[in-house]
Amino acid sequence: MPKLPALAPEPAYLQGLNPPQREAVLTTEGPVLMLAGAGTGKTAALTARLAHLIATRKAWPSQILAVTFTNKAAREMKERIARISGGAIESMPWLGTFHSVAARMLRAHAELVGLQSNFTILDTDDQLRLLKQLIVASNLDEKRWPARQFASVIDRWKNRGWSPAHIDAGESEAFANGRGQELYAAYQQRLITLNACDFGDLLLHMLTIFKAHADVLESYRDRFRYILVDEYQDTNASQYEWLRLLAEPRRNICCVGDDDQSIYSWRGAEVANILRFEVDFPGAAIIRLEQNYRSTPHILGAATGLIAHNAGRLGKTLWTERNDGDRVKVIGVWDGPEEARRVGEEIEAHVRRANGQEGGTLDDTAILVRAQFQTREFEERFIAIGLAYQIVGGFRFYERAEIRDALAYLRLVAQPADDLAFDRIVNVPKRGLGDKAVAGIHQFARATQQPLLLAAAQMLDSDELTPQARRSLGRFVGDIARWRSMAATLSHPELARLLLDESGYTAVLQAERSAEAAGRLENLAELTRAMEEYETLGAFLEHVSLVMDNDAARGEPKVTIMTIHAAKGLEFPLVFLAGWEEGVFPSQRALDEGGLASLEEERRLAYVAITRARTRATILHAANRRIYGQWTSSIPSRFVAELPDAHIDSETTMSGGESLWRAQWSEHADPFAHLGPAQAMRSASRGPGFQRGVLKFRSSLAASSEVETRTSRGPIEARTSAVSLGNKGRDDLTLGQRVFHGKFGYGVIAAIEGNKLEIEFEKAGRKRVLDSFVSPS
DNA sequence: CGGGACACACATTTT
DNA sequence: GTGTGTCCCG
Repeated sequence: MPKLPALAPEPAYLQGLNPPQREAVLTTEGPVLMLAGAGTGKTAALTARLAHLIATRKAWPSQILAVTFTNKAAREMKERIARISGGAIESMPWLGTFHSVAARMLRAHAELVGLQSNFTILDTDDQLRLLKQLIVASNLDEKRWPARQFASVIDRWKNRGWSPAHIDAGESEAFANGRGQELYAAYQQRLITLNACDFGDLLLHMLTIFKAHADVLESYRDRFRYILVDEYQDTNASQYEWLRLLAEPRRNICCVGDDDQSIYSWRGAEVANILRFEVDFPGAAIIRLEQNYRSTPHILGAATGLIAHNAGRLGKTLWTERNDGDRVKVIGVWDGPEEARRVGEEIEAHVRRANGQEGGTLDDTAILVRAQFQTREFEERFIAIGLAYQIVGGFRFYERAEIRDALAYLRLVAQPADDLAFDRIVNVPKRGLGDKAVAGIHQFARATQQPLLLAAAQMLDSDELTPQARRSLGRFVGDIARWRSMAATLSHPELARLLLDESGYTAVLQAERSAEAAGRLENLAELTRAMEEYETLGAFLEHVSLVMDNDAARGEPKVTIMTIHAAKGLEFPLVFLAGWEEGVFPSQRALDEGGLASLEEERRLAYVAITRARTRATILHAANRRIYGQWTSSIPSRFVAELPDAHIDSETTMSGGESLWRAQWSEHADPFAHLGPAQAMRSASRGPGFQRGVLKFRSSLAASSEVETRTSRGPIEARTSAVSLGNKGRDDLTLGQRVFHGKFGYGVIAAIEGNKLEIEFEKAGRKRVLDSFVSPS
């Protein structure tokens, strides 16, 4: 059959695209900057572009690098591309978040920065504990120099692409009176010994490698014919540098972004990256997507009117062909509980309405809040009225204590050098290994420069620990060794189940018999179920450290409650925007610090929030709210006053109405009038409280020491594994030498066996001790 | 020595 | 309200 190009139907992926979208798809060569407003079909254009590149054989799927910020976005793009290509494109190996792509690269070249390819990716919790250890070890007051603060300093440095060598004296002042650089270097060193890295390292290490190893960079440049970047306004300096390095020399890089949706500057994102695109990539094609397909004119009008109060925008004019829908509703209520009650009623009404018509369910609705603590009020109310809900973000599945404990077991089995995992679970469930015993293991490990688990194994043959500590430590070490050997034959979900069982972890929870414990058991079951989807334990652990979201909880329809940050990129027919009060939104912190820039970021956040709505948006503000357990009154957010009258309907359940505060704000109607926090009308209160909403689990499990593990256990394996790893004895000790031991005092060496000594102590009698605990006297 | 009970400061947004 | 640190008891 002869091909007749003129008659060939337009490829499916171009159908339904408007002219600028087509341009974005078809302009394949050279740099492209796509300015895409909210709801303008950016993802459709992006996926079509991918499909086009592949369909026209310009590149194989494996030759395209496509990076997004969130896993949600990556997942969506994967799904859409599978759909659009009718399943022809099964996988795009290099489509993912910056972090997952960088992790994948780093695993291939880990040795170039001193890591092994099975390195662990630390989560925030591990990172903080590690930093704290370092701070304490440096004789700093951990109260005065909190690990949290140092973590954010390091994060900032890494976001800029600065390794310890880049930190000058001035920057070093950022922590601990100028010791920042020194501590940063120590932290990096420690990470290497742990065979671990943090989030920022994934990119930073790759930058280091790209700069020091031209051949590696060259191979990636060669591979990636085309590069796509989503949410470009959120890139930080190090991501930007990474992209620039990879984009040369072809410069087939297409960046999609919206300066009005830049809400991550606190995480190092630099909107300036958008503005300087044309400078760094001269001749770039600039394509604007301005037709909005998502929202009604009123919703769009409200959002556009609000964001117009920001200065320094690239400027876009969103428009829509729709002409339906209600105005944005603004509801003033008396207090937080009423806000929750009111939202609940509106949702119930929506469901009732929807029952008659087509579609509408709880899944249509979302409640967006500024900060996690706001979710609590809604939770309480929804539990009371029996409305199904889910809280996204905030409490991530993988951050729950029992999940982290289980993962620590798995990590330790997978990687015996994972000291942080060891620390976490050595006494969980309680097995009588308290601070003293753990401190002893640490000391020995440090002295002999080996991982805690191996150090612990060697200590079993010494008199360093009390007999019962030694017994339970032996059991623990033996268990780990045994599980490690079983890992070869068992599937990893089976391994996980076995390990939770034999460690006594499940038994402790079962014995507790509380609703909370039952929930944890369920979470653990869910964990092992989730593991089934991964080929290897390593793949699963990678998923956990990078993806961290729990999409297993689908099923019956429910309202979604989440932060605005988490809602970015999503859309819902019905959206409730709660807590639009000064001090909550904009947040007190933004008002106190950061001046105009952070106020504008809050406003962009408000813009993102409104533009999530397809058909109906409802904004709420309460006159009173309980914050830190204290009732405080507040005035509506300035953002409410900034919404154009023509697009909103106001309603208040309070007497006096809104006229009063609206008049107050009107003097600030000029977008440039409210410079600086001084004029900000504050509520009489401090800022909002920030406790995290739901179920915070304590990692300590109920004491039930009578719970016994019923396993055939053997410290034998442990001993073997320790010995097999080899250990050089000290050469400064000889038979008959007089030595000093911290615990037993003075004595004479009676026998030497590897690193174990038998010493006849003057006071304590004959003991077997480890050589690292004695010094020549 | 280990663990439980109390007092205390503290607290956005996240890959 | 929550996680952390310290004190005291078994």
